[in-house]
Amino acid sequence: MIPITPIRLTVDCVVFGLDDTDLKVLLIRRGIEPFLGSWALPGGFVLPAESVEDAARRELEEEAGVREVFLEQLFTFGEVERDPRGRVVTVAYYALVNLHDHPLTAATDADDVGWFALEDLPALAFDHDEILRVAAERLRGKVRYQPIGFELLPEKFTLSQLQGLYEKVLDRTLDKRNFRRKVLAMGILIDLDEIQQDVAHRAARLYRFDENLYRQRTERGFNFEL
Amino acid sequence: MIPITPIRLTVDCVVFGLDDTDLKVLLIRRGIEPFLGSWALPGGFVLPAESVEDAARRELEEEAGVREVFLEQLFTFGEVERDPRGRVVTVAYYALVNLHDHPLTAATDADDVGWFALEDLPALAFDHDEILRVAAERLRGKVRYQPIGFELLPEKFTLSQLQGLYEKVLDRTLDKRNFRRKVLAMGILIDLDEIQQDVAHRAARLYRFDENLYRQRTERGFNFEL
DNA sequence: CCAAAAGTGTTTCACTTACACCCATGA
DNA sequence: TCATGGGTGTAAGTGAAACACTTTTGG
Repeated sequence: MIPITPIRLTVDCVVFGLDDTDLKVLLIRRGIEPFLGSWALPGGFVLPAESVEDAARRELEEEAGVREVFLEQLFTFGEVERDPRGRVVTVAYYALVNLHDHPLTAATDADDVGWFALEDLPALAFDHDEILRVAAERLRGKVRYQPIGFELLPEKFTLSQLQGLYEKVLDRTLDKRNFRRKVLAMGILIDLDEIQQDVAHRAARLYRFDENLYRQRTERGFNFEL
Repeated sequence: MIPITPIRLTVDCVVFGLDDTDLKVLLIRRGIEPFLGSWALPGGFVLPAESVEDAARRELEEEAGVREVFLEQLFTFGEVERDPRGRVVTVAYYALVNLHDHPLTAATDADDVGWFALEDLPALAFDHDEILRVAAERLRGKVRYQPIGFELLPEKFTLSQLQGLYEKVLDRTLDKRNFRRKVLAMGILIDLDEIQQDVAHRAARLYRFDENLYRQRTERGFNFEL
């Protein structure tokens, strides 16, 4: 006795990227009704034969050309009147990419995909503004106690870039010396003995986040926190 | 062009309760196939006209007699092969109740509902052991930085009860003097100037968590943490 | 030589931790 | 009077925060 539930299931993805000045989010311009022409989060219906997370990865690649990125479930939006087409429940995900690997800064096709600063967003389709708000909140909360911020940086980064990331996400300034001391004391970064190239000032050392070091430290009771 | 997705949507609830000795979880014995006779989390299909959270509350009341409790979305389980009946996606919730208000410690009907210590669980239907594992992890993580633990206690409680709650959830002992100093310093408890009744030793003072105080402190930059 | 960002130590203060005894009550 | 949990203070150590100048490099 299984009730026939005409509830349809979709996924939406909030893709965060970081450039030199801002935390940004990837939006696509809708090519179909409803909300044709509006900016929206990439997403779509879950197919019967794929897991919900696979659906999110598929849509991310199809609609935004983004693949193999950090992706985590955000929240499921299950209110009744979310979609003019009928009852739709949406499992939202958020992704973190670095804008240098995904430099679609202007767009891919015509005007179809774009990065927007969080403080300067266009009107969005459906309840995507709400989804985005929840995602930004999650990112701000989680970045402090899980080492996910590195996903927003290139593999090799300077401590200033890392600090800038935290300042942008948390929206406050941090003390340079305290920040560097604390991060290095964690023992989860590897000093690559390389320096930045092509900068018009003293070149900074490059570091890389080491997943194995992080796991080792964590098993011994270490807790990431910034 | 909406694809017909024969994906069915359910909710499951992990209800945590605390008694004098253990952190417990509420299970029901299934009365229908599949897994007839197995213990399982309360839950069921989402109806077209209700929100997903409303469905969780409805199932909680119908199947477990639990109402008006703390309820929060946990995670959506969207793998393909979760249910022998076909493609089912489940939005899981977790609830916190205090066992004195909900003293179905043995059962309600016959043998239908029961509280089980987390360390002594029966085999569960579907992937409910996985859902429960995720829920316990979430509770352990969240109880430290959000004042949700109070939901597991009666409205009036002693500091020892509060400490016991944290010791059970976090599974470690805490120093009595340090715990009391820290909790009281937060300024979110109200000393009721009452004492415990009917105890065979010195009666302890009773306190109550004050939501308004908590909000005020939080707005001024206070962060709950234990 | 100037601009721009990199890099570096010390002091102060608050918070955490460890620790042991007397008190009040009911049985 | 005894058993049981309630209630209390201090000292030492650790970590956070505040703070300014010199170095390196390219233009």
